[in-house]
Parts: sequence; structure tokens; C-alpha cells
Amino acid sequence: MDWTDPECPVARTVDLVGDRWSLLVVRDAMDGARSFGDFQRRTGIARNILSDRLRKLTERGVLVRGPGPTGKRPVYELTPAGADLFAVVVALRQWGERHAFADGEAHSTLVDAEGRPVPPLVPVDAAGAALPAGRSRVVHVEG
Amino acid sequence: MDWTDPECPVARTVDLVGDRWSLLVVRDAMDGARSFGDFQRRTGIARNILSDRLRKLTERGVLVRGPGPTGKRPVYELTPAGADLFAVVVALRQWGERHAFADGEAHSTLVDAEGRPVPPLVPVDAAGAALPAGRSRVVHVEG
DNA sequence: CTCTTCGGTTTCAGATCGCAACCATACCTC
DNA sequence: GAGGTATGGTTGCGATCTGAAACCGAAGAG
Repeated sequence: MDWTDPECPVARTVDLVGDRWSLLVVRDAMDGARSFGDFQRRTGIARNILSDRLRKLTERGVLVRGPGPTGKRPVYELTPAGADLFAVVVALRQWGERHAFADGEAHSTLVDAEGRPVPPLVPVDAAGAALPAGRSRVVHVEG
Repeated sequence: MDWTDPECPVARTVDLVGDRWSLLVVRDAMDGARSFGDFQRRTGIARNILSDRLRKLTERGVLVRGPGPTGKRPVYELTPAGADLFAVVVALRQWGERHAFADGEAHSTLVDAEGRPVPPLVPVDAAGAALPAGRSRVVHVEG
């Protein structure tokens, strides 16, 4: 892999999962999808592309491909790194809910185990206060 | 625009900003980029693609194109919706720092106004407790 | 043993991308 | 204000990526 911008973690993440389908595959994996067919039906993705994405996500450590319950028929599951994309998916979901739907338009939303809406994910500073982009900055960390 | 998955906010967000370059443009806008040349130099993106992305991000309400200080020479700035992508960019950045770099590899990181590292963005439930993907679920909201 | 489902791979046309060249308008210097 | 340079794009073109559909072998199901 050669990175778009080798020192920027945002760019590396986009290189790894930032295409049109990968994050939707991860979303569905978080929602219980396991088999090739699960992913294909839920996303509507073309089979060849799905095949390619499952392979790449596996190579990249986001998914693991294991033998299914019957030994054959593989299942794909999130690795710890894949499960850690939860914050990314939640951030995308919440932004979409706020800015990509007209008022009153049907959509899905995320709730906790008791069915209560998940509160907005807000970046905070080291003291715990809300952190707008303007009060943060990017610094270099030597290797 | 026709949506990949009209009811899913994750999918809509990916449709709007989920290509290879848009989020890097947004990242750079958050870091002070304003002019066409700023974005081109920082991202290294091809000019025609940058031109297209700036136009689409503007159409989609993420950027506004204003006249520059001298009247001519346009500048691109984040709209409130664009600035609200901060949580998404932070989530991508933090995942990348955790999973896309070898130990000791040089990278950039985000710090607050006092130079302290920004703590990890963690989804929480309605009570404020850390929420793993497995204890959340997606529910439908009628229009 | 046949029928259907599942998990892919192959093929091919069309869309997208990146590079390089080109162009018009600022802006800067004298 | 003339000449040179930087800026903000657009155009052309070959290379890459994508999606729809067809195809294929292996696994269940009856």
C-alpha cells in the first residue's frame, strides 16, 4: 500500500476504508451481517465488488474470514480493529441524521440497549470541554 | 442525487463526502486551507478532480464559495454543516492513529488549545456509559 | 439424484481518475 | 502600462475502477 499522505492518520484511514462501500460493509457487520449473501442483500453492492472489498478489508485487518459453523461457507467478522470503527460509523450516522435528511423524512437511528437515542459524539479537550475545530490543531509526532 | 440506501444516515453521509478526496479537503479546510491552491498543494489531488470536489462540496452545503479579500480570487470555507464534520474527521484520525501506524512511526496528531492530546471519541449510551456496537441497535424512525 | 442456494469469478461496457497541457484572469515589477 | 509570473480553473486522453449479468463449482434440501 502506498499512502495518499503518509503522516496523516485521517488520510491513512480513508485509504483503508474510505471508499464507497467499505464502511457500509462495516456498518452491516456491526448490525449482524456475517455471510457473503448477508452483505450482498443489505448493501445491494455488485458481487464482484463485494468480493473485492471483503478480501481487502480482511487483508487490512478490519475483518477476519473464518470457516462457518458447518466448516465450509465462510463467515466474515469484525476484528478488534474493525469493531473500533464504531466511533467512525456513529459519527457518520449522526452527521447524516443532522444534515442529510429533510425534516420529517424517514430514516434509521441508533439507540442504546434500553432503546434510548445515543447522544451526539462530541470531541472534547483534555479537560473535558467541548472542542470546536478552531480550538484544536494538528501537531507532528516524530517516529 | 439518488441515495445508495435512502433511509440510512451512514449511507447518505458516505454518498455526500465518502469518496477518496472530499474528507481530506474538509480536513484541510479545518486546518486553515482556503484557496484552490491551498487545497491542491496540501492534498496533492489532481486539479480537475479538486475542481469537481470543491464544486460538489459547495453544492452539497459543506463548503461555501465566497469572493476572496480582494474581491476576485474565490475562497472556500466550511459551512456550519461542514464544520460539523469535525467529529467525523476526529474519529477517522483517532482510528488511524490506533490502527494504521506501526509503533514509533512518525505521524500527526490532534491537540487542544493548550497542546494537550485530544482524548478518544467514545460513543456513550443515554446514561453516559461507554457504548460498544453490540449494545446498540438501529431502529426505524417514521417520516 | 435432482433442485436450489451460496459463494464467488469472469466478462465487458461505461464511469471515474490522474496527468499533462492549455487558457484566461489577476497581480507584481518596473 | 508592458512583461512576467502565479492563480484558478478547463480540456483531452489513456489508465483504472465500477457495476450488471452471465457463468461456475460446491453445499444443502427433498
